[in-house]
Amino acid sequence: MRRASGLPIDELALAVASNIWRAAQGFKLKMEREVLREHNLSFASFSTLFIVWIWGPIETRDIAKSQAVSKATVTSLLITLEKRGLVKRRASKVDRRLVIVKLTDAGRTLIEWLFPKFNQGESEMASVLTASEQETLAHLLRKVVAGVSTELEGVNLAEVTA
Amino acid sequence: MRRASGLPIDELALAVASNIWRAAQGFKLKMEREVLREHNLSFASFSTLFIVWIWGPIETRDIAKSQAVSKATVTSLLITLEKRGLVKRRASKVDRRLVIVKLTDAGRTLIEWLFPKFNQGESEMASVLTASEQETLAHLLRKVVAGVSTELEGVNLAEVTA
DNA sequence: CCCATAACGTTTGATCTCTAACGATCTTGT
DNA sequence: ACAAGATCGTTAGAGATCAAACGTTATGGG
Repeated sequence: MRRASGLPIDELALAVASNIWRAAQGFKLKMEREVLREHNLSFASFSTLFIVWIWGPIETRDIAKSQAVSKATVTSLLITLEKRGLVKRRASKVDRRLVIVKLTDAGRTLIEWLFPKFNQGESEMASVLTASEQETLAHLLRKVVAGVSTELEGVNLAEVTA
Repeated sequence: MRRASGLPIDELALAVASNIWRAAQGFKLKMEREVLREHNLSFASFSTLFIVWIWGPIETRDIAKSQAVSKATVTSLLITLEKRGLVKRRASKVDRRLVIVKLTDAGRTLIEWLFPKFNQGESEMASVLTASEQETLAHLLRKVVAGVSTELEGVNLAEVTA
């Protein structure tokens, strides 16, 4: 590590970043293995299904924004979910560029069955911390998220400097 | 959200989990756009290069463990990196099942150039928190990581219950 | 010595993910 | 009214990712 040129390294920031990444990967793997695998569902598919469940009929672009992924990714996920009969898409009548996404009955049944188990997994992960520590962690992470959240396909203000 | 059956939902754990995920995705995107893109390097490729840099000649399986990804993923990443002349692989002579990975000169030059810029990005991300908050965040995340870390391809002890 | 078992890295096939380019549709300035 | 520009979802192409199956190489028990 200290081969890293003569420049001073922000080791604390490095620790923060790498632990955020490790925690996220560990969480994803835990959920895919303990909850999602038996239903042949990926983490991304589950997340999409969850969003459509919570936000009712929703446009593709809003799914993308809420998940911070590209519209192309959402299209791909929706194709997969639609093939499995969990969601359905239809063109909006007021603006024919838009695609409206809804759950099918099968999709609703699945997410209602799955979500409590998923939340149980989240609960297990968090249970290594006290409630107070969990509050603190969520609070600190929210600040980090606010800092790194950029519009995925919009122009980043920092780039207009040139 | 509260359509979620009658069962009690652990909303605090949900907040912790979703903010971990959001922070990780935001961090990855920030780094890919602000640091890695101009060198045509993905986050995963950079991480692999970094590991090989820090840990000197290293076996494929140890790269996989240190990154918490499957061996198959590492193989794929190494093929990409080798095509670009950044790493080289050779079979071990003491155990011919093993593959030893080293940086090429080009790989070393690149990572030594890139890492300070990467760390600068990490530093920016963390700068929304005080040093003390960063310590706290890293500490709490380490506890979470310890809880969710499972051997990627080993038998999970929790599964041997049956 | 063997044969069974285990461990390694790779391949295969599927899904997820991105950027870039595209066609269709809507909005706006003149 | 209409051309120019913006926005929408999709497609194309490349890479990342996993589980499962495989071939190769070590290791251990009889």
